[in-house]
Amino acid sequence: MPDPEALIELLRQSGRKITPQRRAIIELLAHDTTHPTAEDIYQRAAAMMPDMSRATVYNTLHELVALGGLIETHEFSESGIRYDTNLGPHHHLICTHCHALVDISHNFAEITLSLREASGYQIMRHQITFYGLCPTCQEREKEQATPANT
Amino acid sequence: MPDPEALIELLRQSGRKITPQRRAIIELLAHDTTHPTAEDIYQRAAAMMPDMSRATVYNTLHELVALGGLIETHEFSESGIRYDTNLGPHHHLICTHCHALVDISHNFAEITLSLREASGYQIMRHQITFYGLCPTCQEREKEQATPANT
DNA sequence: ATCCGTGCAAATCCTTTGCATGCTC
DNA sequence: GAGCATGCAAAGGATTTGCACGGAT
Repeated sequence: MPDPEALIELLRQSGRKITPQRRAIIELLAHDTTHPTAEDIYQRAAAMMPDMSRATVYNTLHELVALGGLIETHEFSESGIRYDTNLGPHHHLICTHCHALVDISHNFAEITLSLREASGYQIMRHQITFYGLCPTCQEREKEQATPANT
Repeated sequence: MPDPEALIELLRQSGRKITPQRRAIIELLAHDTTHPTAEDIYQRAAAMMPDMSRATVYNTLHELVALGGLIETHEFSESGIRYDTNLGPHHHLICTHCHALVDISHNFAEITLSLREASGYQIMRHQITFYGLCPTCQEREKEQATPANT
């Protein structure tokens, strides 16, 4: 949950104009930790600014990504690319059922590849994705659990 | 690079029919470690079987995924979902420039989350993605590197 | 006043679906 | 011979693009 002002400032410093639409989108992003898709953001923005357009949402998201103020993640992008406002190095925990996504900020320092394993790549960073069932989906599964001997 | 026969057998055992199209697709998959997209596979399959249809490729890929003979990965899916025939637990090393993808089979056993970090999730597995520049793209970057004092 | 950003709509890309024919079992 | 799989074409969802108007600087 970064400061919305930081993102505004990022746009301003790159010479872009600060429009009400951009403010609204940034405001939404800053208060969202669910890693929403472009469509999610559009829906919520359109609720406050009825003639918000998808093109504007996509434009703004792309600009923020280009400026490094926002990260795209393709993980479990079954309903499109998801956006992450957590810029620091962190990991993800995803529910394999409902695709809820939680940030993990644990630093696993010991993760490195040998030269051979890196096969010539110059490695910049790594990210771990944990897959599991979220509490809600665990409940759901328990209810549906039918004994083997039906 | 699994045995194509294993995948054929998987289809057979699940009561599916073994058609020339499916054989061709499986053959391609078995000899590919580049994690191709559905379109990649379609292109190559169509080269050998001119009236191969995309629907057949998508069908076959989905069946193999459902049967556990193939894994879908959404990482860097800028050009669509990529398919992975490496079924064992493994990690990925991706070139951030050209999106080449290499499998890493190092086992980082020590990676676990505390109960609190897991925030109620029942964790099943994890996968690490390393981001870096592949040797080819390192070269390309070196060539383009213009001294600051131009 | 200038020019960028917006909204709209059409276009594009990837993937899915419906249906009649053909091939595997 | 029965039924699933195929190929085709059209539909669908997400994202991109072109263009004229309007607003931020």
